[in-house]
Order: sequence, then structure tokens, then C-alpha cells
Amino acid sequence: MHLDNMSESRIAHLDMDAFFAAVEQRDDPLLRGKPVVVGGLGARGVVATASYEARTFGIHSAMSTAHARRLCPGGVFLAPQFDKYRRVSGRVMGILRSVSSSIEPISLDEAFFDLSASASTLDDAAQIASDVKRHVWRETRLSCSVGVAPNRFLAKLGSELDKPDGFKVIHPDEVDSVLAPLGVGQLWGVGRVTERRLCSMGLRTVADLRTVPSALLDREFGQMGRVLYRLARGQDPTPIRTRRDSRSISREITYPLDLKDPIEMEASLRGMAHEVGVQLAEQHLAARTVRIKVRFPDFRTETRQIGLAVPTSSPHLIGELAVHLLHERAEVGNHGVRLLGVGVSRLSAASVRQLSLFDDVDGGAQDGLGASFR
DNA sequence: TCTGGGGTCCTAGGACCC
DNA sequence: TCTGGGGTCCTAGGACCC
Repeated sequence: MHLDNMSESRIAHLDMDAFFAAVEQRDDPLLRGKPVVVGGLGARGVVATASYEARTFGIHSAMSTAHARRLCPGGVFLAPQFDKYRRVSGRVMGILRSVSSSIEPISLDEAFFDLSASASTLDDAAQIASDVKRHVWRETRLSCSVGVAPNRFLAKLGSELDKPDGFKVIHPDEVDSVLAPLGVGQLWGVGRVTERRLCSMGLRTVADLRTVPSALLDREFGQMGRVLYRLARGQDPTPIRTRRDSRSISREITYPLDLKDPIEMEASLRGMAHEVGVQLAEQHLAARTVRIKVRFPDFRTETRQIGLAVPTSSPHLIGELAVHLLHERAEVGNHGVRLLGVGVSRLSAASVRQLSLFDDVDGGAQDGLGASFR
């Protein structure tokens, strides 16, 4: 299970360049060469993707759209068209599937694919991956960046380091020199908070991190310590996961203006609960936990959840429980809420027998509600 | 930086049981 | 009755990812 084993793998990672914005530019020639920003257009919207032209203005993902507009008043701001992106994504994933039976989509624009079975060396894998990259361009007229390496982490790093329109192979003997100068924030799973903590320990680069004994990282970071120790050495034992069962389903809405009216809050929760219930039913799943999320104007966020004795996919029951949690368990004062959300978890396959049980529970809402509390 | 939406995984504390 | 220890489940919060 050690390194020798790991280095046997040949993993590729493909990442579409500025995906949403690139699709819009592809479909409207007038947008080519211009700063294009795709994201929420409302008062509280954020940027999903900025084209490379927009990035030169300092615009990046997750920034508020309002801020992006100030940085680039002449930019083109578009609401996302997810159906379209999903279609394009489907074609890209199809290309990956044509070269590997083991692919792991991470999002619409990103996926790992395992080439270990079809390529016996990293260079053979690189050849296949480079064909894939060309194939993606031919079929979609979109550019992507590809990394090829002995494991997932290094493959992803490869696609990141040579972006856009990049192609990078990381061989085992280059791992140390590639990793050493990187900032610790470049490691997968190290975000703002962990990066700060590491920096406050005097650890700014991966080379710094590598000087720290495993035991110290364990003590300081728990489970994450092990991961840090390995990533700093370019080790990543996590396999490609082709199919993962979903563990939760949720909907949430940030309102353009804070919601103050309890009636509106209830209606909104019920609407989201309906969508969650429908999605559960579509996927033939049932849930044993119902949860709400409340975010206040000051951005403080609370969650409240309730366990059910019997799994449910009933939109009505989920809605009633959500409303109950809001009134009885959340501390909504009179300042209103900025966001509400409804989610379900502890999912299981809904059997036909369970489905008939749900109907009973749903039919007698009051009784069903009481009986469902743990 | 006035901060979306949909997820995953981890942690800490308390209840409960033996 | 001054007070164990381990395991498991649940809840709430938080870090992180795209």
C-alpha cells in the first residue's frame, strides 16, 4: 500500500478553461475577446466564471458581481445557462468515457480519468490524454487543460499549473522539484483558514511543510495532518471513485432583500422542500434527517435538524418539518433572514413498501408529523 | 471580499448504553 | 452515595471544493 504501489497508477485530470464564459463566447462571436462574466446578476450575486479577458481586470470566481462590475464596467455580464453547460459537459465526459471505463466527474467542467488499464507507462497515458484534449477541441471548440501523473492530486496539480490550454505530465522524479516552491494554499484541501494556520507556524511553502514531523501535524491538525504530510510529498492514496452515492440533497435561496414576513418564509421553505422531495423521489431515495439553514443579515448562520423514525420523500412532510424547525427551533428575531435552506440527509433507497408508508404519513399530516419525531 | 448554491467530510459535545 | 470508561448515535458548526 506504499509508494511503489501508488506510482503504478496513471491518472489524468481534465479541466475546461473558464468553462461557462468560454461556452458563451463560443456561441456568440461578438463576445470573443471581450471580458465576459457569468454569474448571479442580482444585488447579491457572485461570479461563477470570468473569461481570461475579465481576469485581467482582477475579476475572479466567488467575487460579488457588484464588485466585478466596478472593476470592469464595460464587461459583459451574463446569467448562467446551466442546461447548456450540462449538454456540453455531457459530450466532454463522453469523450473521457471512450478512453477509460474509470472516470470521476468532479463538476460540470472537471473530471479525473484513470488510464492505468490502457497505458502501461506514464508517457503512454500522456499520449492518450493528449489525444483526448484534441478530441475535446474538435468536438466542442472549447479548450481545456490536462494533467497526467501517478495520482489524483498530482494530476490535478498538473492541469492547474499549465492553464489555460495546458498539458502537463508530472513524472515521479520531478515531484519534489515541482512541489517544493508551491505555497501551502496550493495543496488540495488547504483553504484560507488552514493556510493562515500554517503560515502562523512559519510554514509558507510545501518545502517548509515537508520539514515538519508527521506526529506534529497529527497533533495540530488531526486527520488533516496525515493528509498534509502526504500531499507535501506528492502522495495521494485516494482512488478514482466512479460512482458515489449521494449523501444529501438541498435547496437554498439568498433573497435579494432580507425576508421579514414569517408567512413568506414559510412559503419559501415549502417551495424548497417540494423541490427536495421531488428530487428524492426521482432518485428513488428517502431521507431520515430533515434540516433547515438560516442565515441572518449579519451573515451568522444556523442549522437545525430533526431525525425521522421512518425515511421519507414526501415534499409535504419535509415542508411541514422545515416550518416546524424554523418556528420552534431557530432563533429568528425581527431582523429577518438573508437566506433560508432546506436539506435532507441519511439517505437510503426507497423501497416500494416504504413508498406506501410515506403516503400514509403524508395523508395524515398532523398524525404523521407527530409520529415522525424521534 | 458585504460575501451563491450544491455538495463532501471532519470535529466536538452531549445523550445514552453497558 | 461526589462519580469510570468505551462505544455509538445525534446535533450543530465549520472548512473546503467547484
